[in-house]
Amino acid sequence: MDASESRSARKSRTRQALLDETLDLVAERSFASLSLREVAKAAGIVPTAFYRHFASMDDLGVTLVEDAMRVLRRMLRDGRRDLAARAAVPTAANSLAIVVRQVRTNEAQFRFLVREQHGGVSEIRRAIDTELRLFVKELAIDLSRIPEMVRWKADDLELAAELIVTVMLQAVADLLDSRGPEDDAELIARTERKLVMVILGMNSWRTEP
Amino acid sequence: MDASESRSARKSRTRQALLDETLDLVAERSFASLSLREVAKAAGIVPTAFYRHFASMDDLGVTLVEDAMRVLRRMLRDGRRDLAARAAVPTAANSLAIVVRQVRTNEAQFRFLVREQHGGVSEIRRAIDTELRLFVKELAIDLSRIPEMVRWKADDLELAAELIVTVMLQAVADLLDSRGPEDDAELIARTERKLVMVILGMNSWRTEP
DNA sequence: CATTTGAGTGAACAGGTGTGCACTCACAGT
DNA sequence: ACTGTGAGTGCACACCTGTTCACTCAAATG
Repeated sequence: MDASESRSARKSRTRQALLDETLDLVAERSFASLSLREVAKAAGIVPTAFYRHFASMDDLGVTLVEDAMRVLRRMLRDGRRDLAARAAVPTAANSLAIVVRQVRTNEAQFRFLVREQHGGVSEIRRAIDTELRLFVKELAIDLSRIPEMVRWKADDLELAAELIVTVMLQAVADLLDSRGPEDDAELIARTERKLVMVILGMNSWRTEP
Repeated sequence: MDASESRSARKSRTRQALLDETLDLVAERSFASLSLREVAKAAGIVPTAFYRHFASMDDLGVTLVEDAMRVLRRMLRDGRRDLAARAAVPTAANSLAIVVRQVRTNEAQFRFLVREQHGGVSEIRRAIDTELRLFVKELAIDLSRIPEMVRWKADDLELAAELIVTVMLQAVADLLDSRGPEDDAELIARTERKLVMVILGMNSWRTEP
């Protein structure tokens, strides 16, 4: 074996291998259908060595959620750079573009999130749900900075944010099983139009009981 | 054994038992994690007898999708009785009420649909996707009958239908892991407001390239 | 009444599963 | 240089998996 690596470096390397290989496997089947032996073999270690890194498959799953959510949050931070934007529509289109790019460079992670959002293990589901709610709240704050909706009530802002996140999430899911780039292009165009529709609705929204 | 049943009646009864027990099991875990032996035992038959009814678990899964979708379509047909409705908003609220009622009386089926829409087996995913697309098309036709949007282009109608279905689906998913009726009430209220937002957007939608 | 049909049985198979245990042996700390 | 640590090994266990095969035996068909 290669002795040019420190012990702890080697450890975190196989740990990462376990996570990566699991993501790869989850691309085609659900997390719940994976076996410990399977991911261990994929990572190039013997089944029992798995326990040196995770207490169980569920434990590994939760770690996977946390990692994926870190990506999601970084994405949101990137999107917030366009905070100075004036009009809502171009901002939305821009945000969608960012989402698309992030999905494409982190396919496995997003696929995992979409897969496990409603499926399988309840602990994982709860973790995703919590993070998503946080995501909505942050988007609501961003929306409040857009001149057109600066006087909206907080509750209405959150509602709009939920709506937008729902549309975006649907787009992510669709993106993940699109075949070919012309499929992508149409999907993006449709999503943009949907967002415009939503924004139009937001514009003519008059706060009434 | 009870001889008061015809042979084919008994057969379809155990077939239904297989489907029902599978739905019960799927309430807590994903379909992919179920084993043939497990559902066979739950249905009270020996594993090999399973094959008298389904060629495989995937086959059973697809049947489950079809059944659940029949429920969904019946729901749509019920909703279509209000086709004579004039304004879009009350119609939407009414439709939502119907959806809520259907979800409550067919929890297991809807839970299955939500779970497997993005999860697990690709054949099942495809089946759900196909049926959902059909659902959107029918809703688009319904929308075209609303006076306010009678002159819309088909493509725009479908877009609006997609948007509405997405919002409704999200509501179904939320409804399925809500705890308590006051949770439900708030959720329904929020969804209604979201639908109003979407409809407002549809109203001020001017068909431009 | 005699015969065919077919839902359900039970044993057997080859293989996969999680986990316990005793082990190696290269590295890290003294 | 001596020793302890700990990532990774290999074997073993008891159990669960899908599928095969030859079978029963009551209902349906003639």
